[in-house]
Amino acid sequence: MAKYDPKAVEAKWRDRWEKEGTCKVDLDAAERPFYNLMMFPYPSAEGLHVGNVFAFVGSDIQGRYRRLQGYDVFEPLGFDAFGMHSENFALKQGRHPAEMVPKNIEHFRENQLKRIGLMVDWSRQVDTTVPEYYRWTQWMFVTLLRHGFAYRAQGQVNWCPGCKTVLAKEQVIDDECERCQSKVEKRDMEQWYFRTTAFKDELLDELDRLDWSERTKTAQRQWIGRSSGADVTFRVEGGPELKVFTTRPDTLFGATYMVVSPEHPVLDEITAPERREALAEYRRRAAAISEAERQDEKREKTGVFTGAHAVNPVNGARIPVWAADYVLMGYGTGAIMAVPAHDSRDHEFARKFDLPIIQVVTAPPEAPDVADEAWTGEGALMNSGPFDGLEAKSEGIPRIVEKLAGEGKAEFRTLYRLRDWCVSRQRYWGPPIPVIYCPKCGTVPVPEKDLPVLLPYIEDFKPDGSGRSPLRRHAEFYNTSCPSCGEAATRETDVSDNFLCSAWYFYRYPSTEFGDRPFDAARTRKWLPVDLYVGGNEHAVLHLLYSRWLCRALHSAGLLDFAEPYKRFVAHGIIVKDGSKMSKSRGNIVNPDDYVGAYGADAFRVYLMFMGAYLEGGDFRDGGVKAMKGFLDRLYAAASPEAGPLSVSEPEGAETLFWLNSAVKAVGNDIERFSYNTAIARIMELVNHITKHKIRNRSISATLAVLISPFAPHLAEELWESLGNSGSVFDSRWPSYDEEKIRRPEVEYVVQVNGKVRDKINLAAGLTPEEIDPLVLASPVALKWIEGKEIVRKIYVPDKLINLVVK
RNA sequence: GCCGAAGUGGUGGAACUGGUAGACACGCCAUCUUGAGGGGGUGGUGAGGAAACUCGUGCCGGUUCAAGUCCGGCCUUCGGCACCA
Repeated sequence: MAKYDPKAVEAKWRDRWEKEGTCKVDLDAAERPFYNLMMFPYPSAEGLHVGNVFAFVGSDIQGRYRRLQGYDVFEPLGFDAFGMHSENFALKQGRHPAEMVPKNIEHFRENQLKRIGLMVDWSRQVDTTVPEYYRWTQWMFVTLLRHGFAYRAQGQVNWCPGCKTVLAKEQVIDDECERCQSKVEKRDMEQWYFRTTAFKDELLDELDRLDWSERTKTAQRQWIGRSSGADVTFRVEGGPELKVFTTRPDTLFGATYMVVSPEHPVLDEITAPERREALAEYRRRAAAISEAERQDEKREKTGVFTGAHAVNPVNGARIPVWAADYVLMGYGTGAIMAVPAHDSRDHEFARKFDLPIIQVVTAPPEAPDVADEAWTGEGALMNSGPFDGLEAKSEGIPRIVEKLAGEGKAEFRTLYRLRDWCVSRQRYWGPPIPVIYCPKCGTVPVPEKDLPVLLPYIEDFKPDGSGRSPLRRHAEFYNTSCPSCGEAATRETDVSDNFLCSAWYFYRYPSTEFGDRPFDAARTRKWLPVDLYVGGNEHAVLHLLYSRWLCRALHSAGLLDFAEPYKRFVAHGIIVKDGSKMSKSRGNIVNPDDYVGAYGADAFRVYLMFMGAYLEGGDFRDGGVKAMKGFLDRLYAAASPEAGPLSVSEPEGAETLFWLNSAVKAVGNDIERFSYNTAIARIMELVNHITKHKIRNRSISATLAVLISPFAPHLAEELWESLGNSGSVFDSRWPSYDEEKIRRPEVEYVVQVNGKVRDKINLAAGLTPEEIDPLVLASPVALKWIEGKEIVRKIYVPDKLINLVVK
């Protein structure tokens, strides 16, 4: 049996593709451009992760399939190598990132990525750490600054004590640093921000029209977190006004007390003299506990009465004002009206401190009493004076807010969870923020002609936790002159978050040869937005949100003529090993090199895609790759002339034509819906059929070569060549199929009696119910079940099933 | 707590608009080939039952001639949000 030797075959085609530029596309001459983008990897020193391979191969299949459909496919790849990920690893290894990163990239590309058979045009590689690239990352910063999308501000930030830098809110996961898992602390510092909130509504609303995986859109929606409600102004007796934000202004009549965050300055003004001591003590305790502890929901509610009372604007009721740490200073107005009957947190607090509970929305009879549990569902207003009987949310909210608004005591307001993007990092390995501080001119962006601001090579790049970048310790970098007045000035020493590097990399790929602009206008018009973006959902609120925002900012600055960077985004699944997540501590890491080395890239690719549904991930089993190599051997032996002569006549025989045509149809459909595992199964069926019946036919072999080519490109090329073709299989076309051949002349009918399968009979296809009836009634098995009963109904499903309903 | 997604043989997983549950594979069993090992061929493989049949897609109920698929209620797992008012 003619087995193919993956080592030799794959090396041969790797070389030939490179020599003949098979994976290149003429960007200017392309007639049907298709930009097939995959998330570029971080080139870790540990090497390529099997999850990377899974992601890339799934994307590569789309690229190769589109090409076979006649598109001019551009499939670039690069490296995201700036940032803390690289720097932290270098620190751990006692190496310098400037020395380590290029080596990692080299190894990644030459020994790993190029071995897995991606249709990547490596002449357009992007590396975020080289000056030719980060010059334009800095240009982005300056451009954003010029257009009012970047600003510097003092405020509360997330500080990672492990990485010794501030982080964006998006990089804090459950109060931990996403990089090093240290508990993040709150600090008050001056930092650079990007105005992501400038496009909060557009970023949210446009999601409804984007062709993206639903789970990615859901994550972004929740992150932006729009909630509509109203500000309502209460008056403190003998004191100032106190504004609260509420999403339930319909429940105003049920407000029985107010709560102010312990940090709220109004407390200094309103707290009764005899209560000051208790308040101070409470504030001390609140400050002492961590944010995480404070937000732990299971924690019992605490609070202290201020001695002050406020007046409910809707009915003049006099209600006490409390200070409690379940109200956060950072959201809304830092103060709330408490409606214990209809909010579970207020309810818990009211129960603890014995505050009144007044029901103002009707609850269904089976609901628990509001004395025991808050009712947060729908209902009609009650105990609400003139508003009684209105449907609470839909009618009560507008009516009550409008009435108060007339008196200047309320206004509709929408709040968002999204915060501006904190982009400065007190670290070394990143693009320096291109800003100069001049005592005379103030904050001056580095002029475009002076870019890039080169990251100097320094030996002591270790972060020191001072709140300043290590670059600050280097006078020759720090001291400079002002670009506008020429006087002595100093540089910003923080570097940008590396998510800025990755927010624009896909504009660069089609324009890598242009040294004088970040992206060429004509190229960009032709190739962007990206046609298909495949990647992991872990970037839903990081990279994917930042890059959407940057696109909008550049669009509003007139630099792009589109506002969304990706026409389609598909989130792939996650691979696990033997049912659990791969991790070093479990010792179940899969090293792609081992499998590629032993069985070849094609077998590894096909197995990864066969393991499970691409959009859901799969479970990696050790024996799988070997078994897949066996399948590829069988396919090659069945299809290649090396194993014996092939007939050159047209394929014949209804069964063979059926399997052939249905495979062509199904594989195409399955690739389009990312159902790679079933696509491969369909190819297996075809191979099983021709192997079993010893059918050897050149035309079928050619079809097989094309069908398997997106999955196993090297094998496909070898097979294609052995069939006497000269060019690449990827310059051929996806085969067509004949629907007629898929229709079978005789079909198996299921005979059901009362919905249970009782018999199966073979009948000619396309029979009418009248023709079927006598044939069904000739079935002895069916007769047995009908005997002595009356047929009350007959259901026919053409060419499939007949169900006899008997009594 | 809220919002997504998912629960199917020994295992990974199929099943498009309700219409033969378990495609395709792994594993296992039998058998042939081989001196053995490896490899390969053929057949079998959801459970119970001698069989006829019965049961079977997380659990309970419903709609329907017919439910893995639709509806209501629960349980579990994963992911997102979270004292966000």
